[in-house]
Amino acid sequence: MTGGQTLRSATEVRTYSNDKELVGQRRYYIAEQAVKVFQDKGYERTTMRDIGKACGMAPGSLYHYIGSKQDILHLICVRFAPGADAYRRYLSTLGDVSKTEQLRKCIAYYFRVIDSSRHVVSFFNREGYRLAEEDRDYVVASEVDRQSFFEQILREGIEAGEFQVSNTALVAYNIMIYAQTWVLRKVFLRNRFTFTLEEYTEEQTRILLDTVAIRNCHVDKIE
Amino acid sequence: MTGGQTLRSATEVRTYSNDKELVGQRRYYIAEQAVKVFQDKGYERTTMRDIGKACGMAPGSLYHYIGSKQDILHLICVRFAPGADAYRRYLSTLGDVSKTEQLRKCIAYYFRVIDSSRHVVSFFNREGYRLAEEDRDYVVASEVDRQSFFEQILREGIEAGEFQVSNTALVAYNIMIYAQTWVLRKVFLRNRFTFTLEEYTEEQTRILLDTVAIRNCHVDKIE
Amino acid sequence: MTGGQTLRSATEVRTYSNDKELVGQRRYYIAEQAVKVFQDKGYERTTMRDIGKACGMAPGSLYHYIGSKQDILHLICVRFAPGADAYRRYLSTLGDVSKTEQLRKCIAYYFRVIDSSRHVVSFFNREGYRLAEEDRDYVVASEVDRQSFFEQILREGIEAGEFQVSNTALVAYNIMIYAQTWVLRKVFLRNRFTFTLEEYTEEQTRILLDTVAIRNCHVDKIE
Amino acid sequence: MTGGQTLRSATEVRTYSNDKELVGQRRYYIAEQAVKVFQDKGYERTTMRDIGKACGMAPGSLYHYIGSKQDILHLICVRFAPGADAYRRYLSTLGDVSKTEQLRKCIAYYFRVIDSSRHVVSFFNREGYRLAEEDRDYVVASEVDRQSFFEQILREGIEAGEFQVSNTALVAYNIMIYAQTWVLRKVFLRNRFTFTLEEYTEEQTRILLDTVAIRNCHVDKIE
DNA sequence: CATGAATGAGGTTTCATTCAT
DNA sequence: TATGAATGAAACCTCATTCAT
Repeated sequence: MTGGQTLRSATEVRTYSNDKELVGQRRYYIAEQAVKVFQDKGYERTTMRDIGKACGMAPGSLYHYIGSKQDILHLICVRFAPGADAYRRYLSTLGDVSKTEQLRKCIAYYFRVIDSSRHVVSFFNREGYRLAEEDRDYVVASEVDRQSFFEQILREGIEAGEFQVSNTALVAYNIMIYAQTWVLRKVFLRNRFTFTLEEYTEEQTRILLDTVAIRNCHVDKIE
Repeated sequence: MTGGQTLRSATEVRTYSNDKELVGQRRYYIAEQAVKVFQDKGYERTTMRDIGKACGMAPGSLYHYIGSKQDILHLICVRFAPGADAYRRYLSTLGDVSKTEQLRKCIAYYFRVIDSSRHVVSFFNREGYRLAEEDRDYVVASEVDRQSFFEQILREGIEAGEFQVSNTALVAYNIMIYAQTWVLRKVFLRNRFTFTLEEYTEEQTRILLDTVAIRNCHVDKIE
Repeated sequence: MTGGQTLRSATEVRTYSNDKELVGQRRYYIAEQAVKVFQDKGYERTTMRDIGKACGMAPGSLYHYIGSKQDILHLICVRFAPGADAYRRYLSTLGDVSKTEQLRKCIAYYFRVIDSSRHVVSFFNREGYRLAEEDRDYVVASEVDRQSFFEQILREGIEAGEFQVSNTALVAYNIMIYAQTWVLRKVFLRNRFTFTLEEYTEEQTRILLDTVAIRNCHVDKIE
Repeated sequence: MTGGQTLRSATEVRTYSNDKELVGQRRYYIAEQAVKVFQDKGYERTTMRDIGKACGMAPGSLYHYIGSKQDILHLICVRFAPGADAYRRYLSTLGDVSKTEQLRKCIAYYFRVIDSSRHVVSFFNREGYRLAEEDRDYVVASEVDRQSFFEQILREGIEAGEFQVSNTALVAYNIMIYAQTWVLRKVFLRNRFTFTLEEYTEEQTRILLDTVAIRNCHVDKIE
């Protein structure tokens, strides 16, 4: 997937209800609540009764909007595996700043967004392996899209003479995993993980910018 | 936890058998097979029958060696969440080389070990949240131990004048997550993840060493 | 039950509506549609939603005309388990013909009617066992009435010296089951049941008339 | 299917158990008990708990021997839809008697067998429509086999100069439906169906033999 | 009167665990 | 010790019925 284009919409799930508007809203709501409940108990241990309770509905009522428990996985993928569109929009608001500044700001923004969607990150990390082939492809495509967003900034920085990067894909990958593992390790290590988001963002950004910065060192040393 | 000391042994599981030796072997074997089977279907979807089949035993026979299905999680933690002892032994074989070389070698070794225990990495990533408090603490301690192993090298490098690191914990953390995400993303992204282990190791090591290298740049520039 | 009298009307079902005329029409309509839908999926597997769809109504609307799903069984019995009145009317139109001709014509007419109400025959065959005692009695009475209709013709034929029948009940019974099994086996055997209705009617009528015909054989032989 | 050859065995159902011997016995037993329970409540209304109770087993235990509730239908077909082999064996024990006597005896035997398997007859009549295509084919084949058994006797009777039959298939069909409807109407009409099996057999046999008997009547009349 | 969203009882099925052999 | 048949609790899911709109 090349950056910027909209991700294909996934297939619809079977429902009993006919009111498209209502069904759409409820599906979104169910996916939203379910992904939170999955956080605590995982997909298998979470019962439809649990999900119903989280949604304020009787278990049977869920089936007006979804076809099966498995379909909830699908809904979550469609709703919560966004590509890089939001980041591209954010980038366009930054105005006329250096590529270094663009990268710094986008990283910070990305870290904040990921941090605020802990449930989703945990969910995909844990349950990703049980997704249907099609849903997995969708999620992978959304990740690849976000990765390519950061690569694009890196390449533009190289062209602008600001960056020096031997492997843009790997650096973009590192940005992604810094964000992802922030969530995962915060969840897993709990109080043994002592960074605040701001500290973590600042330190990792410093390391990243070091990595991509032009080095005059050797030239200087010669002098 | 400070590096070097042995991790506390976890509590024993209840068994029917009296032959301690045999029971110990079988437990290890069951944990070993189970963690492989969990890879495909996850903990919940894996039945005791599945595990029995993987072990060449009848499902009832498993209960001579384990107390419950949940106990298998415990066994896996005890068996497969090693601290840094193996790495310390490896380090001691390297002889008289620079700290930079030590770090480079230990990273490569660490990446190889992690790569060869994909099942275990996937398992802890996916099922970690369902561990008993005690087991989770054990696993966390083993990770902290390994992290402190790398921190130790970094600190020694700083003392030796080879490294310049503002946040040793974070750099050690990065080494750990580079290794961990190598496995996770290889599993999740499949053929869209195109690095070989050697390429990945080399590139990430270069970035890491850049990060910790002494910079004369700024000083020189001032001149 | 002796032939000719009207079958007792079954008890009314509870409804919400007050417009007796409309309610009566709708009830008939619902029974008519339902019996068709039951053909495919049987009573239990047919949902109120299915029946509603077949009637062009929302499932909730059905309950303005019926009291429960079970009531539909009752309605079908009342509407579609007719006695022999229609056959008596038909018989009265035949004019002045021999009893043999009356029997032949009535059998053909009966077979045609039964053939055109396959759904109903299949329904009673399959679901008869689950009818309420009262409804079952009603259906049985309607069958007995039809059987007695044919018996009446046979007895008249005997009195007229045209027939010689040792067991009128059994011959009448055979006429009934020839018609009924025509439908049932056509449905069950499908393309392995190769008779057309006309062939089947002709052949079975021949056998029946053989059975009831006066035999002069022995007398002739004496000559 | 031509007479005499063994009906193909239907596909096996999935089971948890490995003991072929035990599984075979239990399957037979379950089918046998289930078909009785279906008699009262029909397939859909019969719960697995009901079937388990009838078998003296817990509901879960049934699934060691069957794959699903639907599979019970399959088992019943395989176990209780016999071809004509038993009748052919019976015929071979009759010794040297006329074809008329053979037919009479076989009809009586057939009626007795059918009468003693009421449950099965009712079952196939009621639930036949929901059988899998393959199972339905199997049952139909068994019926066709039995029909062809009677046709064979009729044809041999014609060759022997004992019978005169215009449509052997239809006469054989009538024998079958006389037997089948004996059960069905006894169940449905209950106390309004007043024949005993012996009366019913005798009367229907008389009618059948009349139908197939050589008629000298017309020849005599010509004289 | 008509609708269809909501309910929740009850069905089939799975599977960890036990225990007689 | 090893087995695997048996258990029964609990899961997902369906659908007759109700009732606010």
